[in-house]
Amino acid sequence: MYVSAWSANPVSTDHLASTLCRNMEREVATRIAQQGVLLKFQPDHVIFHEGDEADSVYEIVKGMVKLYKLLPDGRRQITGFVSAGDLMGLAHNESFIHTSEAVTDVVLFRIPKARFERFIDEVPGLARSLLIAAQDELNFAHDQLLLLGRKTAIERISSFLLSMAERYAEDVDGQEATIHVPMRRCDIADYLGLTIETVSRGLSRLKKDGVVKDMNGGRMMVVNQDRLSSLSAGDDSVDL
Amino acid sequence: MYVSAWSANPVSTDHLASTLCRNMEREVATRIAQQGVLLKFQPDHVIFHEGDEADSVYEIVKGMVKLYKLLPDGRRQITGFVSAGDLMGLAHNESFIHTSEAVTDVVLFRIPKARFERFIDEVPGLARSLLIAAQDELNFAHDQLLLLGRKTAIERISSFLLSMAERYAEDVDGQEATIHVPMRRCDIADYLGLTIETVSRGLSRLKKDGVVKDMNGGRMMVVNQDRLSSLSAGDDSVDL
DNA sequence: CGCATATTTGATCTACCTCAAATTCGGTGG
DNA sequence: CCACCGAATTTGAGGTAGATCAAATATGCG
Repeated sequence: MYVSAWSANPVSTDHLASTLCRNMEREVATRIAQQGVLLKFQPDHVIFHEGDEADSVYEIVKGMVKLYKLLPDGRRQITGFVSAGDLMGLAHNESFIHTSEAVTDVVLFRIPKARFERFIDEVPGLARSLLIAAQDELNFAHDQLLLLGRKTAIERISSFLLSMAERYAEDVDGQEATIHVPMRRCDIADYLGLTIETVSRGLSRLKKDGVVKDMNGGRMMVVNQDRLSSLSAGDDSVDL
Repeated sequence: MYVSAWSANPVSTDHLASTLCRNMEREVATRIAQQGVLLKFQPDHVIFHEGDEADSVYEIVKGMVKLYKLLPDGRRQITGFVSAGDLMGLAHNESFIHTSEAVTDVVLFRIPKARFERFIDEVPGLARSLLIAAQDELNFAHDQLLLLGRKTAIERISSFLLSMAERYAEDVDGQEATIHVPMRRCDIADYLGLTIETVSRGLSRLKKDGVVKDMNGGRMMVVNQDRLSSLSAGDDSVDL
């Protein structure tokens, strides 16, 4: 079905139903698709390293990818999780400013940056769409600044679950929503500026208080959204 | 010289020598300038509130502005300081997601968002320029996520001084640079996710260790950049 | 079923916060 | 030019949220 990693076969355009291409004619989408390749990665595999030459742009077709930055002593900050329809590597830097690693099994569409940039100039409205996408990302990053700078551990964990519910809810029924949380505690911790122990304690607390429930298959949960929402803004509180 | 706040007189285009307009023909810059007005604000005056209808785009002409978000109980996170050439309010949201407040005396250029968006569609390359600017902002925000999520107090303060030196150095001489730090401790603290006391202790420590010097006029400093750089990445350390 | 890895739970420690008081700074008027 | 005042900053002392260290489960895979 999918071309294996780093092969160069032409691919279908099915995956281009993303934010990026929403307003794009099928003909253009096809042209873009013909310039790139599909790649597959397994969990924990590095897609690119901070500092690598940034000569490609990637679109996530399937699965989830984490982006992170490291300090010299190994402290890590995950700056975001991206999934189907999101782009990586578009910034005009010479080299990547993040490391990118697969969280789940992942399929990516990769295109040389120079070619993609040509499309930006040629396709009417593409630059504008990318601008809107970048502004949305910026808004999200600013919310995360508030979270990291000023929220308590339980507020961060609640905010995280809430945003996962907004982005990845599989089944919503009023207050309840079944969500998929494919990343490890360690990733959640490095995303929220906490330790795995604090994340674990926070989640245990939320379970005990009936705000979330751990579903069978290890990676599914049920949520009481209103409570989560007030916890995430500090309007409500529980002790760890 | 400058038109006072909220008057609607046509203005000169002198201030449009910004990032935004770098690649723009003078004729276009003039057309844009004719669609907006100049405004003046004094320190601590609010330019717009989070939640206000976002019907204008602003360009900073002179001075410094802070952007912040609040939690319901008053905790504050400053997401950025902007200055000459920077834009505010461009995101396509219905309402502002930040509050904006003058740090110094400020002159702004204000233009109705609808008009500015028309220029984005009409002026070739403008969307692209704005995209690059947004991506730069995003990179900066991601660095700030690392700072807030994983850096210690002294690393945050060193990083802050270093970035001020990079952006606002008035006089650079090898390791030394005179910089202008117009914001209060309270603003620095809310930008770095610390308290004013911790910021003050950190700065005192850096002074005692000869990394920075407090210059006469309250708001100027001299810096040892290499030391600051290694402190900011955690390669080096001092106690508070 | 058993091992390797992830998660949870417990006990203690510490970087930074909070509360409080002393000092410095910037502006104002004599 | 200098004394005064309110606000900002600095400094000190003690408390605490979350980190760290350590051990006990749980989970998933061969």
